[in-house]
Amino acid sequence: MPGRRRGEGGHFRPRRRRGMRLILRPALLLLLAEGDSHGYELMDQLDSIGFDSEFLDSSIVYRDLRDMEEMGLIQSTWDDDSKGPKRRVYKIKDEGLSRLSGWLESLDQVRDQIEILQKRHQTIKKQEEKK
Amino acid sequence: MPGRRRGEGGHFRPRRRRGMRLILRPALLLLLAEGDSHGYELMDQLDSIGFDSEFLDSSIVYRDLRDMEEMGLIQSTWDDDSKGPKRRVYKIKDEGLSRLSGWLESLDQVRDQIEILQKRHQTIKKQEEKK
DNA sequence: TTCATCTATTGACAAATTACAGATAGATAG
DNA sequence: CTATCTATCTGTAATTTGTCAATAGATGAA
Repeated sequence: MPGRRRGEGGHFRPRRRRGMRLILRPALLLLLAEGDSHGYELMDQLDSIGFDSEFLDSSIVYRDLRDMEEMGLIQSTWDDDSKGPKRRVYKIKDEGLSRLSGWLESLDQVRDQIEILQKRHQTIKKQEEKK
Repeated sequence: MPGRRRGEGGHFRPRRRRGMRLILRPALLLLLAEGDSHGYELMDQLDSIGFDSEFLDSSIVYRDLRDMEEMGLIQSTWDDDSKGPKRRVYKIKDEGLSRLSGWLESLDQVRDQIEILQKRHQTIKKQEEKK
């Protein structure tokens, strides 16, 4: 079974969606909290969190990983035993775990805000129907 | 009752939070769908959607409003009858209403993603407790 | 009167983020 | 020996965002 085609190799250009970055870092951290992994694999694992990798450039994932390493949230080692080119395997640190909790808390507020918007939107639409 | 102090006038600098912009435009559109308003008033109305105006610079709100007007989603007129300096009052257009629906649909996906993250985070924490 | 404060909007600029387009390179199947 | 897949990294342009400050009418107090 061949892997799905990614944007960078194909001959068509999928439009990237903006605004997904808000949850990308928390998502990567969560995946690493579930188990060690490397960039390329994380790209695939991301669609279990609702990311369409068709719309996600790999350079963004790699850059976020390196950024988070610089922040001291995760740590990488090279894995040369595996077949194919060697991988930079990331492991989450304690600082990463607590940061993840923090990020998820603020995402909780975001979720609340979205719910408020949706409820009030429903109210407006009902009022429109009455007319 | 004096109005709350905003960031720009005070002698302390509140840290702005990143990432709130994802919902700012939808929030403004919703408020305008509920009724005509102007920038300064919208700043206040925003905290009914969970925005802390302490952390929100007014220039961002004004800029988003002008952007959305340029997109053809809303329309402004000057109101000079009111006391104080004249206001630019915004009214939502039909294009704005349909765009609002679209934005809320994609925010629905964001909400789902956040929920996935939170559930899986709970699972991890429970597993940690067992050990 | 003059000063401070509140209302209200706008503009310029720096800083940060994001998208996009490669470059590099090992491995494998045909 | 080449096409494809795995895997990572870099440069840069475009866009977005944050910050700061200017402008200006109105109001109330000293």
